[in-house]
Amino acid sequence: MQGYDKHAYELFAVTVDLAVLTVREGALHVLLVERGQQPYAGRWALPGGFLLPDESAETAARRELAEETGLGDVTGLHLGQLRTYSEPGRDPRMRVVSVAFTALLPDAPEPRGGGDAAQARWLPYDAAPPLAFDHGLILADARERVGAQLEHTCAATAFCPAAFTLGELQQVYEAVWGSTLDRANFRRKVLATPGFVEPAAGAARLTGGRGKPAALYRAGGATTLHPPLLRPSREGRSA
Amino acid sequence: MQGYDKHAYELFAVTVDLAVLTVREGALHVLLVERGQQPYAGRWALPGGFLLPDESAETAARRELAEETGLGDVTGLHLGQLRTYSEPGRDPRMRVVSVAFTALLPDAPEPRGGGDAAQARWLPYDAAPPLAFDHGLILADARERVGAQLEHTCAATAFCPAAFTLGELQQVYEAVWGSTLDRANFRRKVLATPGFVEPAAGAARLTGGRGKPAALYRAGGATTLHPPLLRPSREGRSA
DNA sequence: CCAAAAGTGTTGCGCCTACACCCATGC
DNA sequence: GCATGGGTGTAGGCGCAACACTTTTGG
Repeated sequence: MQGYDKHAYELFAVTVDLAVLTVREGALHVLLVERGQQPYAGRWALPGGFLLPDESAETAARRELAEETGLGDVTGLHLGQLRTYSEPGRDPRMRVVSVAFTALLPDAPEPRGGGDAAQARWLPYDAAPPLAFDHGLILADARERVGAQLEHTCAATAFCPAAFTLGELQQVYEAVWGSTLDRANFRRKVLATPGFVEPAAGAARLTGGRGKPAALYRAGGATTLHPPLLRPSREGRSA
Repeated sequence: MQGYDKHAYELFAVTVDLAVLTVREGALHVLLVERGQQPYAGRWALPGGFLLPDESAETAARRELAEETGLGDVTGLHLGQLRTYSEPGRDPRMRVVSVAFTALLPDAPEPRGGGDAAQARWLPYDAAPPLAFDHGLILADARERVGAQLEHTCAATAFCPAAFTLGELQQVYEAVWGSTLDRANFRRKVLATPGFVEPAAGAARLTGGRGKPAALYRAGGATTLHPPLLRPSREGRSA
């Protein structure tokens, strides 16, 4: 970034793309929009849009999220930059550099399919159709990134409402990681990590209609987990 | 990214910035260039440059690295995207969106200060002067990211020559993390991780002039570390 | 012989896995 | 009572930190 010769560089369209995730009834869901125009008309895609002249990518991501879902200032919205996708040809019409974000939401209000999208909807991650552009790649990168975040940060609480049970928190981990966890060990890990969750006032709540009502917790002040909460081995043990 | 109205979006200059790191005599070093022109003339900055019309950010990063250091195709070059910096006003002249990368190199050939930079030089990370633009922030982010990568990936070998000793590999960890490690435990961890390092043919090598010659190793095929090699606690234990 | 660096052994603590077992509630 | 989900206890194992110790080289 040393040269400023006006003829030494090209200009690019810059967009943000959002992988908006939530957990609904124990399953990971992603917010998708159906495209109303070419290219990829009728195909599903990640929400997103063009960067405006005076906003950062983070600001644009929040604006687009509000525009496309009506969720302006959700408390506990967890927005994180994923990575930037810049391959030439990723958009057949023109050169577009896209900054992708992950966004984690508590249980999902139905989106109002605003803007130029035909409709917007929550779809189960595992039942997502092929996506337009390279959005399938972005979505897969997002799931992997969020899965890793759950190991080392308190991001899981971003999927939960203000007051939640430990069973609901465990469902978040299981939905994102796609594996089951031992309930007893999970609750010990969570409660042993200072600042992860704090007891919330209020009566216990029934979760499945049956069973013992569960105590309620709210997100604590910590952001990182020490020690980490590692997901079950992707493959065999080290030995 | 639904709308294609020609008037609905603005165009931006896009650059890549590189945090090029190496370990030299046990200390983390960063490649910096001295700016030859305004703004920030005379200040040090990260190498980088504008994205060309037909290349991805990754391609541009490799090209800039070759142009500014003469290191075209270093074997074992480890290039990774860091994040994108897009705040308005980060460049006083114009709106610039910059995709930042980390680059890890084995022991460092002196750079040829090419291009429009006054000079290019390796400087110790801890003795780096204040940098131009937001490059100080980018560099700090890069060090944190690389430190985290060492815990979970085999990236440390990217700092080492083709054949290296376990002592040299340990110096990489200590330089990046800024802490000392137990030699016995370190070698056990490394050797117990399949695919991290493999014995290399060839005689042992003396490292400090004295002492027992050390066996040589080369990088293995693995990319991720299971289990991770965690750095010493930033703070107290969980209990 | 001494210093320095590589390499090996060993012990103890802590975390974590894997269950087994009680508690409370709706049907 | 029984099914369902919340909450607690416990025994074994694996990993790891913190040493002590041996080996091999140069001076």
